[in-house]
Amino acid sequence: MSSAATESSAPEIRTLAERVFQELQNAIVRGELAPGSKITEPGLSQAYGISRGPLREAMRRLEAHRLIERVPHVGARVVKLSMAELLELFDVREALESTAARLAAEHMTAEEITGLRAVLAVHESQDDLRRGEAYYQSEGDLDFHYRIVKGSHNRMLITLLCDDLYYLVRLYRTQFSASGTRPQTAFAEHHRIVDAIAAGDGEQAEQLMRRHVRASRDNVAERYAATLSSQEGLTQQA
Amino acid sequence: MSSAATESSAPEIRTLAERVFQELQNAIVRGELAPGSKITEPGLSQAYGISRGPLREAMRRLEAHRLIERVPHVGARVVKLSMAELLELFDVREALESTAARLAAEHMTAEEITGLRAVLAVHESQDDLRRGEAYYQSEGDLDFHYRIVKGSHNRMLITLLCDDLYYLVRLYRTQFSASGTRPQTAFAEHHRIVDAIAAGDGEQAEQLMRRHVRASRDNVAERYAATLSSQEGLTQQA
DNA sequence: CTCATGAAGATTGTCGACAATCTTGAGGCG
DNA sequence: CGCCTCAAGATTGTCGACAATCTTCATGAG
Repeated sequence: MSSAATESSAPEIRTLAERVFQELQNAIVRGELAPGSKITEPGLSQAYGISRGPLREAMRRLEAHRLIERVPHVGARVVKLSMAELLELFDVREALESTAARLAAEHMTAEEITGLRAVLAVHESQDDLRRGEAYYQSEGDLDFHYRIVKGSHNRMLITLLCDDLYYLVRLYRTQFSASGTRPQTAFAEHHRIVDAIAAGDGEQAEQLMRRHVRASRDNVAERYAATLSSQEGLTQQA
Repeated sequence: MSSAATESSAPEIRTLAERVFQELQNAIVRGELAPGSKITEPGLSQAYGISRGPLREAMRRLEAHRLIERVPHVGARVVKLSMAELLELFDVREALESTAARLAAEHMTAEEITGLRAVLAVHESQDDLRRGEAYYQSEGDLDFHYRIVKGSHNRMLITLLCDDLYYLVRLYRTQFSASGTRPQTAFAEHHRIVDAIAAGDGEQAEQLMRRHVRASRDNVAERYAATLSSQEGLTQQA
């Protein structure tokens, strides 16, 4: 009877393991579970009020998504991204997202391009309001990249980026408390990428996205180097 | 006491789930488990003489590696790659492996380059012997790509390609019975890629690898189109 | 004859308990 | 005093059984 407004791609929660997996995933990404902290099966099964069976299944999936690290007969820990691993993540993103942008330019529908432009418009208005401290753009930035990846119409690419890597990106943003960086610059880059996609110019879209991700990578690396040099004397503290 | 000759990067099988996972993985990749065939937990747990607990864990890992597809409350099936998905896989490989080649040119050690050249020499001698029917190059070809990916020294990239995608590549080779294609051409391309890496020319290595993978993709697509057109009349057979 | 209905069977999801392994801390030896 | 040994505790790995869900197939109405 009730025309249940089911969202387009809702995986639906039909099992306890699925529900706990999503809750744990959110908890980790939000930083509610400290990076590097140990995860114990009895503890979590009691905390969530379920048996160890479904919990182990959820943990297996978290491991597959690289959000926790497990050692047989020892235990599991929330992943703790090092700066080296973060830069690795950027290299992978650069490779995959630039390809996604090229494919998006070739396969995106008119409706999808309209939606993409709408996301950009929302960002613009928000950024007008709170320019400078546009850390809220974090989620919006991911939304922008999400839509382009979806627009590639390459299921394997979509799964890799949206289901795996982007959760790591969000985790990094909480771990390194990476507040919004260079919002205006990123904006201009986003605009040009959309224009290339709308024009159907795959080559240009690919190159622009590659530069965009690489610039973000360089920015992170630079900020990190600055943080390191400002903490120079602290290593002596025993 | 006994100096057990443990191999360098052997994950060691410390648990039943790990062992069954590897056996199932091999069985699927070799085609011993027919693509699309249903996998039932009681059946497999009895076949391997283990309980359903470890088996479910192994199946979860197979699902994460995209070797089986599961539906809650319904069951699991061995993945059956469609041609569209295979082409998607090639797009992802092109993106990741071209990046891996660039990073390999920047980070590979002298020893690694020597080993890479050795692999190429082995191929050459084998291909001299059995030129034309060099389907055995399949494994060797993957070995070549393996070493370049490892040479990137990017752990995330290595995991993605070696632990996930390459098993799918092998699965495709059994499913489509893709015998060796264009061995001589691929050879020349491999040589040039190694030369670029040895020269430390990341840009060129990236571009050569991109063309190499794309040529392989086009070759597969072409052969498939030929297969399709030769089977044209068969669809009428009801 | 086709399609809806429902019961029987099988399969997946979940649970609690036991066994194997690892970690931690105390105690003794060099 | 430092290091090794080993026992206690805790945690992970494995198992078998029960409950929930899906599939299948027979049955009957239209």
